[in-house]
Amino acid sequence: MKDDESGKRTKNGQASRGSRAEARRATEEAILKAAERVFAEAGFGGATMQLIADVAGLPKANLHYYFETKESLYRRVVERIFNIWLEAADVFDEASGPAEGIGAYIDAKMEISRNHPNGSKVWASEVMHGAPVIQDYLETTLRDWTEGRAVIIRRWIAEGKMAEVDPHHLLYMLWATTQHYADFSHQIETLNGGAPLSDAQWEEAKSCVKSIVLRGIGVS
Amino acid sequence: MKDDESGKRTKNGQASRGSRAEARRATEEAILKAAERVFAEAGFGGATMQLIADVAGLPKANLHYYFETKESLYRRVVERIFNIWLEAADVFDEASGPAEGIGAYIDAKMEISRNHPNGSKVWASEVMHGAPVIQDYLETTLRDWTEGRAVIIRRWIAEGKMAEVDPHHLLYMLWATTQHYADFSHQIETLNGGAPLSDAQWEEAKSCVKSIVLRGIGVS
DNA sequence: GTCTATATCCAGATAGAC
DNA sequence: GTCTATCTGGATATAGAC
Repeated sequence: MKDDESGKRTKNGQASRGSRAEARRATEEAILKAAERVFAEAGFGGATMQLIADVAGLPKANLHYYFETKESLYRRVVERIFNIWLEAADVFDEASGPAEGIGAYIDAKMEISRNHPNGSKVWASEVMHGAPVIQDYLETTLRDWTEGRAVIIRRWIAEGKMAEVDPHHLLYMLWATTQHYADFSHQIETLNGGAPLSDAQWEEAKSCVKSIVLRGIGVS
Repeated sequence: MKDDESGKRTKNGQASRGSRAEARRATEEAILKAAERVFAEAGFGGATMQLIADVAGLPKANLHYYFETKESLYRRVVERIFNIWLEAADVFDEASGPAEGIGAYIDAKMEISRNHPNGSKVWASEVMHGAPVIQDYLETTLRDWTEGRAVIIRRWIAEGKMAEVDPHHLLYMLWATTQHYADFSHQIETLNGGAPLSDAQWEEAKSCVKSIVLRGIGVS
Protein backbone atom coordinates (compact mmCIF):
# COMPACT_ATOMS: atom_id res chain seq x y z
CA MET A 1 0.00 0.00 0.00
CA LYS A 2 3.02 2.23 -0.24
CA ASP A 3 1.73 4.20 -3.18
CA ASP A 4 -1.81 4.73 -1.97
CA GLU A 5 -1.08 8.34 -1.19
CA SER A 6 -3.99 9.71 -3.14
CA GLY A 7 -5.94 9.62 0.12
CA LYS A 8 -3.73 12.38 1.41
CA ARG A 9 -4.86 14.72 -1.33
CA THR A 10 -7.82 17.02 -1.59
CA LYS A 11 -9.93 16.92 -4.70
CA ASN A 12 -7.95 19.88 -5.97
CA GLY A 13 -4.83 17.80 -5.96
CA GLN A 14 -3.12 19.67 -3.14
CA ALA A 15 -1.37 17.67 -0.47
CA SER A 16 -3.03 18.45 2.81
CA ARG A 17 -0.32 17.48 5.28
CA GLY A 18 3.43 17.21 5.51
CA SER A 19 6.32 19.27 4.17
CA ARG A 20 6.67 20.85 0.77
CA ALA A 21 8.99 18.08 -0.31
CA GLU A 22 6.49 15.44 0.70
CA ALA A 23 3.73 17.24 -1.14
CA ARG A 24 5.86 17.36 -4.21
CA ARG A 25 6.61 13.65 -4.03
CA ALA A 26 2.95 12.83 -3.51
CA THR A 27 1.87 14.88 -6.52
CA GLU A 28 4.60 13.36 -8.66
CA GLU A 29 3.49 9.92 -7.58
CA ALA A 30 -0.13 10.65 -8.47
CA ILE A 31 0.90 11.86 -11.91
CA LEU A 32 3.11 8.84 -12.54
CA LYS A 33 0.35 6.47 -11.50
CA ALA A 34 -2.18 8.14 -13.77
CA ALA A 35 0.33 8.28 -16.61
CA GLU A 36 1.13 4.58 -16.32
CA ARG A 37 -2.51 3.73 -16.73
CA VAL A 38 -3.17 6.11 -19.61
CA PHE A 39 0.00 5.17 -21.51
CA ALA A 40 -0.89 1.50 -21.07
CA GLU A 41 -4.43 1.95 -22.31
CA ALA A 42 -3.77 4.31 -25.21
CA GLY A 43 -0.09 3.97 -26.09
CA PHE A 44 2.34 6.88 -26.15
CA GLY A 45 0.85 8.46 -29.25
CA GLY A 46 -2.73 7.91 -28.20
CA ALA A 47 -2.27 9.19 -24.67
CA THR A 48 -2.96 12.87 -24.05
CA MET A 49 -1.65 15.07 -21.29
CA GLN A 50 -5.22 16.24 -20.79
CA LEU A 51 -6.44 12.73 -20.02
CA ILE A 52 -3.52 12.01 -17.70
CA ALA A 53 -4.29 15.25 -15.90
CA ASP A 54 -7.96 14.30 -15.58
CA VAL A 55 -7.12 10.87 -14.17
CA ALA A 56 -4.68 12.44 -11.72
CA GLY A 57 -7.23 15.09 -10.79
CA LEU A 58 -5.01 18.01 -11.76
CA PRO A 59 -5.07 20.79 -14.32
CA LYS A 60 -3.09 19.98 -17.39
CA ALA A 61 -0.57 22.75 -16.84
CA ASN A 62 0.58 21.19 -13.58
CA LEU A 63 1.87 18.15 -15.41
CA HIS A 64 4.24 20.38 -17.32
CA TYR A 65 5.35 21.93 -14.06
CA TYR A 66 6.38 18.51 -12.70
CA PHE A 67 7.57 16.96 -15.94
CA GLU A 68 8.97 19.14 -18.65
CA THR A 69 7.59 17.13 -21.58
CA LYS A 70 5.26 14.28 -22.31
CA GLU A 71 8.28 12.19 -23.24
CA SER A 72 10.13 12.78 -19.97
CA LEU A 73 7.02 11.73 -18.04
CA TYR A 74 6.78 8.64 -20.22
CA ARG A 75 10.40 7.77 -19.66
CA ARG A 76 9.93 7.83 -15.90
CA VAL A 77 7.00 5.42 -16.24
CA VAL A 78 9.07 2.98 -18.28
CA GLU A 79 11.98 3.16 -15.85
CA ARG A 80 9.74 2.20 -12.96
CA ILE A 81 8.61 -1.16 -14.29
CA PHE A 82 12.12 -1.95 -15.42
CA ASN A 83 13.46 -1.42 -11.91
CA ILE A 84 10.69 -3.51 -10.40
CA TRP A 85 11.68 -6.40 -12.67
CA LEU A 86 15.34 -6.00 -11.83
CA GLU A 87 14.65 -6.24 -8.10
CA ALA A 88 12.52 -9.35 -8.61
CA ALA A 89 15.45 -11.04 -10.27
CA ASP A 90 17.41 -11.24 -7.03
CA VAL A 91 15.71 -14.54 -6.26
CA PHE A 92 17.48 -15.93 -9.31
CA ASP A 93 20.94 -15.26 -7.96
CA GLU A 94 20.46 -16.49 -4.43
CA ALA A 95 19.21 -19.91 -5.48
CA SER A 96 21.28 -23.05 -5.25
CA GLY A 97 19.79 -24.63 -8.36
CA PRO A 98 17.33 -24.20 -11.22
CA ALA A 99 14.28 -25.68 -9.48
CA GLU A 100 14.52 -23.08 -6.76
CA GLY A 101 15.92 -20.18 -8.80
CA ILE A 102 13.78 -20.42 -11.92
CA GLY A 103 10.70 -21.44 -9.95
CA ALA A 104 11.03 -18.41 -7.68
CA TYR A 105 11.72 -16.16 -10.65
CA ILE A 106 8.53 -17.31 -12.38
CA ASP A 107 6.57 -16.73 -9.17
CA ALA A 108 8.00 -13.24 -8.81
CA LYS A 109 7.38 -12.29 -12.44
CA MET A 110 3.81 -13.63 -12.30
CA GLU A 111 3.13 -11.57 -9.18
CA ILE A 112 4.38 -8.48 -10.97
CA SER A 113 2.19 -9.26 -13.99
CA ARG A 114 -0.74 -9.34 -11.64
CA ASN A 115 0.13 -6.25 -9.62
CA HIS A 116 1.66 -4.03 -12.32
CA PRO A 117 -0.04 -5.00 -15.58
CA ASN A 118 0.03 -1.44 -16.86
CA GLY A 119 3.74 -1.02 -16.34
CA SER A 120 4.34 -4.24 -18.23
CA LYS A 121 2.18 -3.03 -21.10
CA VAL A 122 4.01 0.27 -21.33
CA TRP A 123 7.31 -1.59 -21.47
CA ALA A 124 6.05 -3.96 -24.14
CA SER A 125 4.76 -1.09 -26.21
CA GLU A 126 8.07 0.76 -25.89
CA VAL A 127 10.08 -2.27 -27.00
CA MET A 128 7.69 -3.11 -29.83
CA HIS A 129 8.14 0.36 -31.26
CA GLY A 130 11.91 -0.06 -31.33
CA ALA A 131 12.69 1.26 -27.84
CA PRO A 132 13.07 4.87 -28.99
CA VAL A 133 13.25 6.13 -25.43
CA ILE A 134 15.02 3.40 -23.44
CA GLN A 135 17.38 1.86 -25.97
CA ASP A 136 20.27 2.76 -23.66
CA TYR A 137 18.79 0.52 -20.93
CA LEU A 138 18.58 -2.40 -23.32
CA GLU A 139 22.21 -2.02 -24.34
CA THR A 140 23.63 -1.61 -20.85
CA THR A 141 21.62 -2.78 -17.85
CA LEU A 142 19.49 -5.39 -19.58
CA ARG A 143 22.34 -6.83 -21.61
CA ASP A 144 24.57 -7.12 -18.54
CA TRP A 145 21.78 -8.66 -16.52
CA THR A 146 21.04 -11.20 -19.23
CA GLU A 147 24.64 -12.24 -19.66
CA GLY A 148 25.02 -12.65 -15.90
CA ARG A 149 21.98 -14.91 -15.71
CA ALA A 150 23.19 -16.88 -18.73
CA VAL A 151 26.38 -17.65 -16.83
CA ILE A 152 24.39 -19.01 -13.92
CA ILE A 153 22.24 -21.17 -16.21
CA ARG A 154 25.30 -22.55 -17.99
CA ARG A 155 26.82 -23.46 -14.61
CA TRP A 156 23.67 -25.31 -13.62
CA ILE A 157 23.82 -27.21 -16.90
CA ALA A 158 27.51 -28.03 -16.40
CA GLU A 159 26.73 -29.29 -12.92
CA GLY A 160 24.11 -31.61 -14.37
CA LYS A 161 21.30 -29.85 -12.55
CA MET A 162 19.18 -29.24 -15.63
CA ALA A 163 18.90 -30.17 -19.29
CA GLU A 164 21.08 -28.55 -21.90
CA VAL A 165 19.10 -25.61 -23.25
CA ASP A 166 20.22 -22.31 -24.68
CA PRO A 167 20.19 -19.81 -21.79
CA HIS A 168 18.97 -16.90 -23.90
CA HIS A 169 16.02 -18.75 -25.35
CA LEU A 170 15.11 -20.01 -21.90
CA LEU A 171 15.12 -16.46 -20.55
CA TYR A 172 12.99 -15.28 -23.49
CA MET A 173 10.52 -18.02 -22.66
CA LEU A 174 10.37 -16.94 -19.02
CA TRP A 175 9.78 -13.33 -19.98
CA ALA A 176 7.26 -14.22 -22.66
CA THR A 177 5.14 -16.57 -20.58
CA THR A 178 5.01 -14.42 -17.45
CA GLN A 179 4.52 -11.05 -19.13
CA HIS A 180 1.84 -12.48 -21.40
CA TYR A 181 -0.51 -12.54 -18.41
CA ALA A 182 -0.09 -8.78 -18.07
CA ASP A 183 0.26 -7.68 -21.69
CA PHE A 184 -2.59 -9.85 -23.00
CA SER A 185 -4.73 -9.66 -19.87
CA HIS A 186 -7.61 -8.29 -21.89
CA GLN A 187 -7.57 -11.28 -24.25
CA ILE A 188 -7.26 -13.72 -21.36
CA GLU A 189 -10.13 -12.02 -19.60
CA THR A 190 -12.30 -12.27 -22.71
CA LEU A 191 -11.50 -15.97 -23.08
CA ASN A 192 -12.29 -16.38 -19.39
CA GLY A 193 -15.89 -15.39 -20.02
CA GLY A 194 -15.25 -11.68 -19.52
CA ALA A 195 -14.06 -12.01 -15.94
CA PRO A 196 -10.53 -11.33 -14.62
CA LEU A 197 -8.67 -14.37 -13.34
CA SER A 198 -9.69 -15.25 -9.80
CA ASP A 199 -7.18 -15.86 -7.02
CA ALA A 200 -7.46 -19.58 -7.65
CA GLN A 201 -6.98 -19.13 -11.39
CA TRP A 202 -3.85 -17.06 -10.82
CA GLU A 203 -2.45 -19.79 -8.61
CA GLU A 204 -3.28 -22.32 -11.30
CA ALA A 205 -1.58 -20.17 -13.94
CA LYS A 206 1.55 -19.88 -11.82
CA SER A 207 1.79 -23.57 -11.07
CA CYS A 208 0.98 -24.51 -14.67
CA VAL A 209 3.73 -22.29 -16.09
CA LYS A 210 6.19 -23.51 -13.49
CA SER A 211 5.42 -27.18 -13.98
CA ILE A 212 5.71 -27.06 -17.78
CA VAL A 213 8.89 -25.00 -17.80
CA LEU A 214 10.64 -26.87 -14.99
CA ARG A 215 9.77 -30.26 -16.42
CA GLY A 216 10.75 -28.90 -19.82
CA ILE A 217 14.29 -28.17 -18.65
CA GLY A 218 14.61 -31.52 -16.92
CA VAL A 219 13.87 -30.36 -13.39
CA SER A 220 10.88 -31.58 -11.38
CA MET B 1 6.15 -13.65 -53.03
CA LYS B 2 2.45 -13.22 -53.57
CA ASP B 3 2.38 -9.72 -52.21
CA ASP B 4 5.44 -8.38 -53.97
CA GLU B 5 3.30 -6.42 -56.35
CA SER B 6 5.02 -3.13 -55.78
CA GLY B 7 7.18 -3.97 -58.75
CA LYS B 8 4.17 -3.53 -60.95
CA ARG B 9 3.82 0.10 -59.97
CA THR B 10 5.42 3.25 -61.29
CA LYS B 11 6.91 5.68 -58.84
CA ASN B 12 3.65 7.61 -59.01
CA GLY B 13 1.81 4.66 -57.57
CA GLN B 14 -0.12 3.87 -60.71
CA ALA B 15 -0.42 0.28 -61.77
CA SER B 16 1.14 -0.05 -65.18
CA ARG B 17 -0.51 -3.21 -66.46
CA GLY B 18 -3.67 -5.19 -66.05
CA SER B 19 -7.31 -4.30 -65.55
CA ARG B 20 -8.74 -1.58 -63.38
CA ALA B 21 -9.74 -4.12 -60.77
CA GLU B 22 -6.21 -5.48 -60.62
CA ALA B 23 -4.80 -1.99 -60.31
CA ARG B 24 -7.14 -1.32 -57.46
CA ARG B 25 -6.11 -4.48 -55.66
CA ALA B 26 -2.44 -3.73 -56.16
CA THR B 27 -2.78 -0.22 -54.76
CA GLU B 28 -4.81 -1.48 -51.82
CA GLU B 29 -2.15 -4.09 -51.16
CA ALA B 30 0.62 -1.49 -51.24
CA ILE B 31 -1.27 0.68 -48.77
CA LEU B 32 -1.97 -2.24 -46.43
CA LYS B 33 1.65 -3.27 -46.48
CA ALA B 34 2.86 0.23 -45.69
CA ALA B 35 0.20 0.63 -43.02
CA GLU B 36 1.17 -2.62 -41.30
CA ARG B 37 4.73 -1.41 -40.98
CA VAL B 38 3.88 2.09 -39.80
CA PHE B 39 1.25 0.94 -37.30
CA ALA B 40 3.72 -1.60 -35.94
CA GLU B 41 6.50 0.92 -35.55
CA ALA B 42 4.49 3.83 -34.19
CA GLY B 43 1.27 2.40 -32.78
CA PHE B 44 -2.19 3.50 -33.89
CA GLY B 45 -1.98 6.89 -32.23
CA GLY B 46 1.58 7.55 -33.30
CA ALA B 47 1.06 6.53 -36.90
CA THR B 48 0.10 9.24 -39.37
CA MET B 49 -1.67 8.91 -42.68
CA GLN B 50 1.05 11.12 -44.14
CA LEU B 51 3.78 8.66 -43.17
CA ILE B 52 1.82 5.67 -44.44
CA ALA B 53 1.31 7.52 -47.70
CA ASP B 54 5.04 8.29 -47.95
CA VAL B 55 5.98 4.65 -47.32
CA ALA B 56 3.43 3.50 -49.90
CA GLY B 57 4.65 6.13 -52.36
CA LEU B 58 1.28 7.80 -52.74
CA PRO B 59 -0.23 11.17 -51.96
CA LYS B 60 -2.02 11.24 -48.65
CA ALA B 61 -5.42 11.90 -50.20
CA ASN B 62 -5.34 8.59 -52.06
CA LEU B 63 -5.39 6.69 -48.79
CA HIS B 64 -8.73 8.25 -48.00
CA TYR B 65 -9.96 7.28 -51.41
CA TYR B 66 -9.17 3.59 -50.74
CA PHE B 67 -9.97 3.54 -47.03
CA GLU B 68 -12.54 5.88 -45.62
CA THR B 69 -10.81 6.48 -42.31
CA LYS B 70 -7.56 5.75 -40.52
CA GLU B 71 -9.43 3.34 -38.28
CA SER B 72 -10.92 1.31 -41.14
CA LEU B 73 -7.45 0.94 -42.66
CA TYR B 74 -6.13 -0.14 -39.28
CA ARG B 75 -8.88 -2.68 -38.84
CA ARG B 76 -8.02 -4.32 -42.14
CA VAL B 77 -4.40 -4.64 -41.03
CA VAL B 78 -5.41 -6.33 -37.79
CA GLU B 79 -7.75 -8.72 -39.58
CA ARG B 80 -4.96 -9.88 -41.88
CA ILE B 81 -2.63 -11.21 -39.20
CA PHE B 82 -5.53 -12.79 -37.37
CA ASN B 83 -6.51 -14.76 -40.47
CA ILE B 84 -2.92 -15.83 -41.07
CA TRP B 85 -2.79 -17.27 -37.56
CA LEU B 86 -6.09 -19.04 -38.00
CA GLU B 87 -4.89 -20.77 -41.16
CA ALA B 88 -1.69 -21.87 -39.45
CA ALA B 89 -3.75 -23.61 -36.80
CA ASP B 90 -4.96 -26.25 -39.22
CA VAL B 91 -1.88 -28.34 -38.44
CA PHE B 92 -3.21 -28.62 -34.92
CA ASP B 93 -6.39 -30.38 -35.95
CA GLU B 94 -4.95 -32.82 -38.43
CA ALA B 95 -2.45 -34.27 -35.97
CA SER B 96 -2.84 -37.65 -34.34
CA GLY B 97 -1.21 -36.59 -31.10
CA PRO B 98 0.41 -33.72 -29.16
CA ALA B 99 3.98 -34.33 -30.31
CA GLU B 100 2.96 -33.88 -33.90
CA GLY B 101 0.16 -31.32 -33.42
CA ILE B 102 1.75 -28.99 -30.92
CA GLY B 103 5.17 -29.37 -32.49
CA ALA B 104 3.83 -28.39 -35.90
CA TYR B 105 1.82 -25.54 -34.39
CA ILE B 106 4.93 -24.11 -32.75
CA ASP B 107 6.82 -24.41 -36.03
CA ALA B 108 4.05 -22.63 -37.91
CA LYS B 109 3.69 -19.84 -35.35
CA MET B 110 7.47 -19.30 -35.28
CA GLU B 111 7.54 -19.03 -39.05
CA ILE B 112 4.82 -16.40 -38.91
CA SER B 113 6.72 -14.50 -36.23
CA ARG B 114 9.65 -14.42 -38.56
CA ASN B 115 7.75 -13.52 -41.74
CA HIS B 116 5.07 -11.22 -40.32
CA PRO B 117 6.59 -9.55 -37.27
CA ASN B 118 4.77 -6.30 -37.94
CA GLY B 119 1.35 -7.90 -38.12
CA SER B 120 2.02 -9.62 -34.82
CA LYS B 121 3.02 -6.31 -33.24
CA VAL B 122 -0.10 -4.57 -34.47
CA TRP B 123 -2.21 -7.35 -33.00
CA ALA B 124 -0.37 -7.21 -29.68
CA SER B 125 -0.79 -3.47 -29.53
CA GLU B 126 -4.49 -3.73 -30.30
CA VAL B 127 -5.07 -6.32 -27.57
CA MET B 128 -2.94 -4.45 -25.04
CA HIS B 129 -5.09 -1.38 -25.49
CA GLY B 130 -8.23 -3.35 -24.74
CA ALA B 131 -9.08 -4.46 -28.28
CA PRO B 132 -11.17 -1.36 -29.07
CA VAL B 133 -11.43 -2.32 -32.73
CA ILE B 134 -11.51 -6.14 -32.82
CA GLN B 135 -13.25 -7.06 -29.58
CA ASP B 136 -15.91 -8.84 -31.64
CA TYR B 137 -13.25 -11.21 -33.03
CA LEU B 138 -12.06 -12.08 -29.53
CA GLU B 139 -15.57 -12.91 -28.39
CA THR B 140 -16.56 -14.99 -31.40
CA THR B 141 -13.89 -16.47 -33.65
CA LEU B 142 -11.03 -16.58 -31.14
CA ARG B 143 -13.17 -17.91 -28.32
CA ASP B 144 -14.63 -20.66 -30.51
CA TRP B 145 -11.20 -21.58 -31.84
CA THR B 146 -9.76 -21.75 -28.33
CA GLU B 147 -12.53 -23.94 -26.98
CA GLY B 148 -12.19 -26.28 -29.96
CA ARG B 149 -8.46 -26.69 -29.37
CA ALA B 150 -9.04 -27.19 -25.64
CA VAL B 151 -11.29 -30.14 -26.47
CA ILE B 152 -8.53 -31.72 -28.54
CA ILE B 153 -5.97 -31.20 -25.78
CA ARG B 154 -8.28 -32.71 -23.17
CA ARG B 155 -8.78 -35.73 -25.40
CA TRP B 156 -5.03 -36.21 -25.73
CA ILE B 157 -4.74 -36.03 -21.95
CA ALA B 158 -7.56 -38.53 -21.48
CA GLU B 159 -5.85 -40.87 -23.94
CA GLY B 160 -2.69 -40.67 -21.88
CA LYS B 161 -0.75 -39.04 -24.68
CA MET B 162 0.44 -36.08 -22.61
CA ALA B 163 0.64 -34.80 -19.06
CA GLU B 164 -2.36 -33.29 -17.36
CA VAL B 165 -2.09 -29.54 -17.93
CA ASP B 166 -4.76 -26.88 -18.22
CA PRO B 167 -5.47 -26.47 -21.96
CA HIS B 168 -5.97 -22.72 -21.75
CA HIS B 169 -2.72 -22.03 -19.96
CA LEU B 170 -0.92 -24.29 -22.41
CA LEU B 171 -2.35 -22.34 -25.34
CA TYR B 172 -1.37 -19.04 -23.69
CA MET B 173 2.16 -20.38 -23.34
CA LEU B 174 2.28 -21.34 -27.02
CA TRP B 175 1.05 -17.91 -28.08
CA ALA B 176 3.33 -16.09 -25.67
CA THR B 177 6.54 -17.93 -26.54
CA THR B 178 6.10 -17.84 -30.30
CA GLN B 179 4.81 -14.28 -30.63
CA HIS B 180 7.53 -13.02 -28.31
CA TYR B 181 10.01 -13.51 -31.14
CA ALA B 182 7.99 -11.07 -33.27
CA ASP B 183 6.73 -8.60 -30.68
CA PHE B 184 10.04 -8.28 -28.83
CA SER B 185 12.27 -8.74 -31.88
CA HIS B 186 13.94 -5.42 -31.20
CA GLN B 187 14.93 -6.47 -27.69
CA ILE B 188 16.12 -9.87 -28.89
CA GLU B 189 18.13 -8.21 -31.62
CA THR B 190 19.77 -5.87 -29.13
CA LEU B 191 20.67 -8.78 -26.85
CA ASN B 192 22.03 -10.58 -29.90
CA GLY B 193 24.66 -7.90 -30.33
CA GLY B 194 22.51 -5.70 -32.53
CA ALA B 195 22.06 -8.27 -35.29
CA PRO B 196 18.81 -10.00 -36.28
CA LEU B 197 18.69 -13.73 -35.61
CA SER B 198 20.43 -15.69 -38.35
CA ASP B 199 18.87 -18.67 -40.09
CA ALA B 200 20.70 -20.99 -37.73
CA GLN B 201 19.59 -18.99 -34.69
CA TRP B 202 15.97 -19.14 -35.82
CA GLU B 203 16.25 -22.91 -36.15
CA GLU B 204 17.76 -23.06 -32.70
CA ALA B 205 14.96 -20.91 -31.31
CA LYS B 206 12.33 -23.15 -32.84
CA SER B 207 13.87 -26.36 -31.61
CA CYS B 208 14.54 -24.91 -28.17
CA VAL B 209 10.94 -23.77 -27.71
CA LYS B 210 9.65 -27.08 -29.00
CA SER B 211 11.90 -29.21 -26.85
CA ILE B 212 11.11 -27.36 -23.63
CA VAL B 213 7.38 -27.24 -24.23
CA LEU B 214 7.03 -30.82 -25.47
CA ARG B 215 9.13 -32.22 -22.67
CA GLY B 216 7.20 -29.93 -20.31
CA ILE B 217 3.91 -31.58 -21.22
CA GLY B 218 5.34 -35.07 -20.95
CA VAL B 219 5.89 -35.76 -24.63
CA SER B 220 9.22 -37.14 -25.94
C1' DG C 1 -8.41 7.45 -60.10
C1' DT C 2 -4.95 10.87 -58.88
C1' DC C 3 -3.25 14.91 -57.04
C1' DT C 4 -2.85 19.98 -54.70
C1' DA C 5 -4.66 22.92 -51.60
C1' DT C 6 -7.23 23.65 -47.65
C1' DA C 7 -10.76 23.34 -43.81
C1' DT C 8 -11.15 21.96 -39.18
C1' DC C 9 -9.84 20.21 -35.01
C1' DC C 10 -7.05 19.03 -31.16
C1' DA C 11 -2.67 18.11 -29.21
C1' DG C 12 1.63 19.75 -26.45
C1' DA C 13 3.42 23.45 -24.44
C1' DT C 14 3.57 28.20 -22.29
C1' DA C 15 2.28 32.95 -20.21
C1' DG C 16 1.11 35.08 -16.52
C1' DA C 17 -2.44 36.06 -12.68
C1' DC C 18 -3.03 34.37 -8.13
C1' DG D 1 2.83 25.68 -6.54
C1' DT D 2 -1.61 26.08 -8.83
C1' DC D 3 -4.68 27.48 -12.20
C1' DT D 4 -7.02 29.83 -16.68
C1' DA D 5 -6.36 31.27 -21.09
C1' DT D 6 -3.84 30.95 -25.12
C1' DC D 7 -0.22 30.10 -28.69
C1' DT D 8 1.32 27.12 -32.27
C1' DG D 9 2.05 23.01 -34.86
C1' DG D 10 0.45 19.08 -36.95
C1' DA D 11 -3.13 15.69 -37.51
C1' DT D 12 -7.44 13.77 -40.07
C1' DA D 13 -10.29 14.50 -43.55
C1' DT D 14 -12.24 16.87 -47.68
C1' DA D 15 -12.93 19.93 -51.93
C1' DG D 16 -12.28 20.25 -56.34
C1' DA D 17 -9.04 20.62 -60.56
C1' DC D 18 -7.14 17.35 -63.69
